[in-house]
Amino acid sequence: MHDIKYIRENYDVFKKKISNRNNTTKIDDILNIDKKNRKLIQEKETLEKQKKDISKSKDEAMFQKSKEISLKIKELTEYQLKVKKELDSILSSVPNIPTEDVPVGSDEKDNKVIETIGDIESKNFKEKSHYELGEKLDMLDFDLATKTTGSRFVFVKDKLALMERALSNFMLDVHTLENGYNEISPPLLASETTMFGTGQLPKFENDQFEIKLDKNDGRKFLIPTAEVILTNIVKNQIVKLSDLPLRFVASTPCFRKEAGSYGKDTKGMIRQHQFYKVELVSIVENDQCLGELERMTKSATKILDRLKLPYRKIILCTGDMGFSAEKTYDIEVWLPSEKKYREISSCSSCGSFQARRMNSRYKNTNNENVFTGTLNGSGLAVGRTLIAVMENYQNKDGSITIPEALRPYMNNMDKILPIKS
RNA sequence: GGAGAGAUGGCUGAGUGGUUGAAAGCACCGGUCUUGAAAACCGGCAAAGGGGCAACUCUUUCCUGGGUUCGAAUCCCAGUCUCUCCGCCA
Repeated sequence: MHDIKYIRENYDVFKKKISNRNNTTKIDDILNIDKKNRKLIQEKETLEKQKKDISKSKDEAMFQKSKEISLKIKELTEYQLKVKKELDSILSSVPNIPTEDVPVGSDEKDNKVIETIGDIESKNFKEKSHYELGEKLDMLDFDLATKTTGSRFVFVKDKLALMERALSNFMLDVHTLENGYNEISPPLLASETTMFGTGQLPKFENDQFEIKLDKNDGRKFLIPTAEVILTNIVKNQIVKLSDLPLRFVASTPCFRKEAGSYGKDTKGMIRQHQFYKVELVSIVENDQCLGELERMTKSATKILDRLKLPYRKIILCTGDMGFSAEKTYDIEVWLPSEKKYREISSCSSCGSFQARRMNSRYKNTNNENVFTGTLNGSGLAVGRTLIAVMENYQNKDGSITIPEALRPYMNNMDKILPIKS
């Protein structure tokens, strides 16, 4: 959510910067609506002052007049609220403004590679995809998921299930013990205001799974990422300056409808309705965001370094960034079967964009309440990391060598072999 | 599912119709004292929004929305949320 004052004073700059984003909200009327809103507020307040004066004077002769004023105020207020609502609905649907160093571009083709780490090993056999490997091992079962649930779900079985769990534990250990994050095991359902806070609502409702609790309770949604629930920890709160930065990590299932991507990545477990992800969230003073983004990205890449997986870091262009982000690095891991780098983490600074939606603030050294800075990043997507390990560590016979970093988490096994039948 | 209690500033917590935006305490900020710190003492300290270059000023806000009244934190109605007890349950 943007600060209307900023927009008022910097409209041309604002408009130009928003035009670089994939923005579908019309912003042309924004200044007029704002003006109208403020004019109505003034009129209303003038009347309110009159009424207040009468009440204070206790002059019975004026009591009738006061009643009349009340009616006028009521009318004006109704109209003003309608205008305000219109203004809010526009404001809450406009994406964040990119920072200066974000490359301008329209889609993923305009993202820029920043660095490439690790050597791509050329094997003397044709590498299989993770789903071929998994099905052959009888440890990834898509058909079974179709039977019990539907498409875009998967059963992970046996040693691969163990590996999935190991990855999650390994990542959590690195982030809590080495990177200074506090582990959280959060609710997997989020309320409507929580979803609004991080920007999933109102614009992206179609991507979310809504859950009906039997009371006529408020709306609830399955979290599409732990970012939602972790960031909202500071919702409606004035955080103590001495408590910042706050750093949280959680490993949770994530649920997405992926409405926009039917037909994309239909094979395998790249794009599922449900997947595990280890998520990092930082709440910082608002001038610390960009430094924290570097720190967070390093925390995420450290996992890939330890697993010895080849990856590259890219900066997303203005058109490809998420709604709430002001700057985003994607980390892409090498997948031999596709001969491509695929996204395995996305680390974003949101500046005070989410904090304004959540009303999350801290008192700065001048004792003023200011909005916090929020950041989120995957550290890492567990399902995709599993895929990356399988494909990069596969052997000719279809077995999978276990990365050394994971062995302590997998009973010191060094290889996954087909289940004996 | 049944019964009850509650929602007031960063926090704790007074306050049942007329300058109460709201006592008190804690926290925080400034000062006195001190070599320094602590303690003690003095002073300050809610937010959001509107107008103004500014000093400043106005409006709103005691969970939300209605209602009564010239006037509501305070009275009435509806709702939301939280907590406790019982039942059910991993």
